[in-house]
This record gives sequence, structure tokens and C-alpha cells, in this order.
Amino acid sequence: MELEKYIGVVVHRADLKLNNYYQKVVNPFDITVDQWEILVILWEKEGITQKELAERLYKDQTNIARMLFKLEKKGFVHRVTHETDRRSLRVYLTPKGREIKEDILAPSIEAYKKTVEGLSEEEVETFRRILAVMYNNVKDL
Amino acid sequence: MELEKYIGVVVHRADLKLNNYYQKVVNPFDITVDQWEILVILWEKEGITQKELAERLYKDQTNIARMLFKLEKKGFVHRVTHETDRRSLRVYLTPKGREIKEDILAPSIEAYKKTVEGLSEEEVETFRRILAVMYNNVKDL
DNA sequence: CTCATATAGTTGCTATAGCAACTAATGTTC
DNA sequence: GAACATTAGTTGCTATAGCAACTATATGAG
Repeated sequence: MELEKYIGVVVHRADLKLNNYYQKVVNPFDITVDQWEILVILWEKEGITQKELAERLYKDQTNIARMLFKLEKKGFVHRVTHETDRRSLRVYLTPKGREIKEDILAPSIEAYKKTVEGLSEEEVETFRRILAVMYNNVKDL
Repeated sequence: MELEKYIGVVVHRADLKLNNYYQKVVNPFDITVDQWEILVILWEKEGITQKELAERLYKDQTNIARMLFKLEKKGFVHRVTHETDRRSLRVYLTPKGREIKEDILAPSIEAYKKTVEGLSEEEVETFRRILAVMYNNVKDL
């Protein structure tokens, strides 16, 4: 069976290319795409714990911790021990972290538009639906 | 804008889950999914150079070299200096590398079927077409 | 032939992914 | 309340991705 027949192979290739493009979009802000994802969540709600962040982003807690460490080092976030559970850390934005929200929104939406250029809204919705089916097909295997 | 609206985010999540599942499928053969991709190409044609492999797989030559080093260490492939261009290395399968081809084919196809379960052939084709559009939209940006 | 340029591959660096093992704090059970 | 189990986070390990710098070989111009 030819390599490109395997749907996972083509999804992987597309994912890399997409990520590559998005990285260029957020490069001017001195963050990575995954760090941008964290910021998007924090712009919506601050003070959540690392565990909650990991669950919200469907990412490994280990990696969230490491990304937050880098974001903290670069001055975008700071972490505070939870008042009643000293095992937990609450994550907050710094002024610097809040500032870039508005600057990064336009390029982000622009990147989205360029990605789906030439596709109707129905096509994008169909794509999302099929992707979700495949995701659910394999998620517990 | 909500995080999941960004198509790249959901493609990335799906890619990780798919890869995760495929890794479990090839685990018994002591290879990674990306090493499996290399083997699929070699099962079809041996003796190609690392550069050709990288182009065929749309992967970085650097990483192809490192993956081949690991495949060589595990005894699946061996590399021979090109007869007329001593900069190049031709990649060949070892008997061990050829042997697993037949054993791995059934689980690979099974994995594909499980991924697209519940989807019609048309839906899968539509999905491929839309994914290709998005890929081409961003590939040169 | 010689010098400049291009090419194949390697090494080193930083990023995320995912797993196992570990620490410290919290909950639970008797 | 002491022993045990659970939980939040960290550290260490190995994998690919992608880029820059490097080596060695090959090629092209004069």
C-alpha cells in the first residue's frame, strides 16, 4: 500500500506545514505556536492551575510546565502558589503578557483566513466533522 | 477568537492522537512511526540516497540521516557510499529490514481502517481534497 | 589546472511529545 | 493521628522538527 494512502501520513505532513506557517506568524512576538496556545487560554481566564491548563489544551502536564517555565523566563507569565493547595501553581499574565493580546489577534485571524482560502464555510465544517470522527476513532485505542 | 476555531490547532491535536495510535501499532516491531515511513519507501525501492529519501518523505535531510542511523544501529538498513559520488550514501535494507514487511502490512491496513471507520470513501476523499487545499494555501508562506 | 561555488551528509542547538520515576503536599482509612 | 494512597508538579530520557554551521566531495569558470 502506498504511503500517501495512509491518512495519518498526510495529516502529519499538513500539520507540520501549518505549524511552520503559524510559527512564522507569531515569531515577531518572541513566542512559539504552543506558547501562543497557552496565552490564548490565559487571555480568556487567568489564575488557572498548570493541570487545568494541560487539560484545557489536551497537552501533557510535563510539557505545559516546561513551556510555562519558558514563558515565565521571557516575562509573559508568572506563577503563584495556590492559597489552599500548596501543591498547585496558579498562572497569571504579566502586563507584557496582556499587552500582546491585541497585537497578535489580527495576524492570527489573518493566518486562519489564509489557511482556509478558497474553501467554503461548509467545506471547512465538513473537514472539522470528519477530522473529529477520525480523532474519536483512535483516541482510546 | 476561541482556540478551537483555529483549524491548525485541531489538526495538530488530531495528528498527535493519530500518531500516538500508529506508534502503538508499530511498537511490537521495535520501530517508530517515522522509521516505518522510511521502511515503506525502501520496501518499494532500495538503493536511493538519503537526500532522495528526504525529498520523497517531505522531511528534513538532517532528521532522515539521524533516523537512518538509528535504523542502522537496530539492524534494519545499511548504508553504502555511492559508487560515482562519494558524498552520497545509498540506503539498503538488511534481511531483517525486508522480513518485517509482510508482518507489518496487515496491522498497518487495520490501523488505516480503524481510523476511517464510520466514514464513506467519498468523505475520506473530500477530507483529503480539503486538507490538500489548506496544505497548498500555506506551503509557500 | 585552480579557485569559487554547489551539494550530500553530519553536528549542535532549541522546540514540543510522551513516558517513567521522583518530591512534596493533600486526603483517606482505620 | 499514623500509615497509605492520591495528586500537582518536576526531572530525566528518547523521539522528531527545523535551522545554522561545518566537512568533504564534486562541479564549473577562467
